[in-house]
Amino acid sequence: MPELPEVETVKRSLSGKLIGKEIRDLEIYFSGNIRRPDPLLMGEMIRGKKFLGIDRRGKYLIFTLSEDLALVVHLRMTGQLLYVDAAFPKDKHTHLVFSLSDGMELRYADLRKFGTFDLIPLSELPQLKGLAQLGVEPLSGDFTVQWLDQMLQNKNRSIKNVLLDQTIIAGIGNIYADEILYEGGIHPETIACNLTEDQVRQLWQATVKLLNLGIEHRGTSIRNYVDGDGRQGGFQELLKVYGRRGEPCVRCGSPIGKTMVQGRGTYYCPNCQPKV
DNA sequence: CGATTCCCCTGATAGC
DNA sequence: TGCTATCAGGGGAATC
Repeated sequence: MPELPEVETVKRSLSGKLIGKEIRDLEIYFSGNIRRPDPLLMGEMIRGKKFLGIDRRGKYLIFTLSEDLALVVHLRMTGQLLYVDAAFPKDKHTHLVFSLSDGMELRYADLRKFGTFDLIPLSELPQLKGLAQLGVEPLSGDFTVQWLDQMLQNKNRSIKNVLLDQTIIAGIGNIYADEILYEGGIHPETIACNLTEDQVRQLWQATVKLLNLGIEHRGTSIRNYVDGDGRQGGFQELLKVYGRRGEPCVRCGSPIGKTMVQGRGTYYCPNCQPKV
């Protein structure tokens, strides 16, 4: 599922192709992903607009368009944005097709239909629900050991829960959370405020390392994730715990365990990530 | 404050 | 063969 490294990869794969292009038309095959405006008005509103820029914030993609518009996209579980030739056969789950001035198409496909589109005035961007509540960008200078330590002090819930909370740190999902905690040698159910100073430093390092590594490998294609060119990522080859229940830990050989945290399947090594 | 449950949705898989 | 149950989960809302 697209988390920060995957969304960043989509952004990078699309930016060179979309910027400067004009949207000539929009075809809607399924409108359920469009939150704003009314899907009936979306085509009219977006036609003739030009892509000026693409940014990522947490797991959101923000397309800046001409005439002070912003298109905010969240891929959720299975959303895909593809830049393809108009002649390329359409996937069964293609819901939106933006025809571009270069004869290509930007297509949105989403097997589970959870993704969201918001086309809004640029001025409303800072108030957009979800986006506005996002916490710190973990790959920015704001994400420091000091900040992390301070933030965790009053968190009386599991550390995995905190990592998944988008209003605290933006962009970490289930896969990277498990990999980060494994890398840091921290049990996912450890109460956040009980982490030692040493563990906080480990956690901070692991977070930065794993997210960067994920981007380097162009994301994790564990289900249907692909980038804007339809290319799969490579990070799934490097996962050490996620999806590996029962397999030997690469560090110590103990079988990887699985439990539930916050309703999410949670993988960890019971030996390398001891419960405190 | 935090934990839990439900909901949105479809496909893969297991059990009968 | 084909049916049904279960699981996967990001995020928001409702409930305890």
